[in-house]
Amino acid sequence: MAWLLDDSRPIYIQLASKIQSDIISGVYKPGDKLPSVRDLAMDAAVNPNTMQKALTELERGGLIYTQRTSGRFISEDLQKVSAMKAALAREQIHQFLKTMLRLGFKKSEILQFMEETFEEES
Amino acid sequence: MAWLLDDSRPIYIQLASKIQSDIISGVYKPGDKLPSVRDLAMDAAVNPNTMQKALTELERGGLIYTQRTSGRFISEDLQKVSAMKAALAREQIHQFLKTMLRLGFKKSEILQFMEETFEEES
DNA sequence: ATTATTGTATTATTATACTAATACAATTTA
DNA sequence: TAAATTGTATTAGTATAATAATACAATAAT
Repeated sequence: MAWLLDDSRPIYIQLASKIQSDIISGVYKPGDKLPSVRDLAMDAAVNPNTMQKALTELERGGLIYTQRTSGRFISEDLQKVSAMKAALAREQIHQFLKTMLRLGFKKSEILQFMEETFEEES
Repeated sequence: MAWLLDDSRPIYIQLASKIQSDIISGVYKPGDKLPSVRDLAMDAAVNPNTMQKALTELERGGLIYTQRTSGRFISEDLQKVSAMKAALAREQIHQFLKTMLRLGFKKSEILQFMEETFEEES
């Protein structure tokens, strides 16, 4: 899948977010070896240092771990992956609701709006 | 309401977004005069130049207009305000769904998750 | 008429993000 | 054993965001 970078946020944050999504959605499986920093950087068309920063950032969450000279690997901990997925979903919903309520929508309106959007796209 | 600034995005973007929300949610009414750049800056605890940049940014959307020496005012165009509200809502929903789908959730799961969240908080 | 208020412009400084080129250390691979 | 691969570190340069201190022009208010 494309990297789809924009200038709204730091590149390394977007890179980390993209890889994180790929882990959570199963593009990368537990135990898989990630491509090297250089390969990922080439694929995303960014400087290796920027990709390095993204991976360091991502590693803080524990979804990947590093073996100094053989590469980076996806955590084998299935529960960790699913827990991260749930946590990100909660965060997304929270932020979405917060913004919509700030704009003056009521909960019932938000739910109705969501259902309408689903009907339109199905 | 507090300004609640963080360092995730440029300050001037957050300021513009906050004022925009206040216009859309009715904190500022059509025709109202906004506080001066200096007063807003003091209230938000930012440099006047930063607030100036935020207001210039916000003005591009047409929700406010400037009268060179008397101040800035909220547009009297009610339709413009409601159209902006709807546009922002669509954008929020779009981004939310996009992220959730990228994480691997199905539409039915998202809707269920939303409804559960509503029940928890009511 | 004078003063105050308003948006705007100018210039400088600092911090951060990002790019870039390169080198190093440790292990894996051939 | 020798070469390749890997993550990591170092140093430098550029662009943007934000702060800061002023100044200016035009109008409103007194």
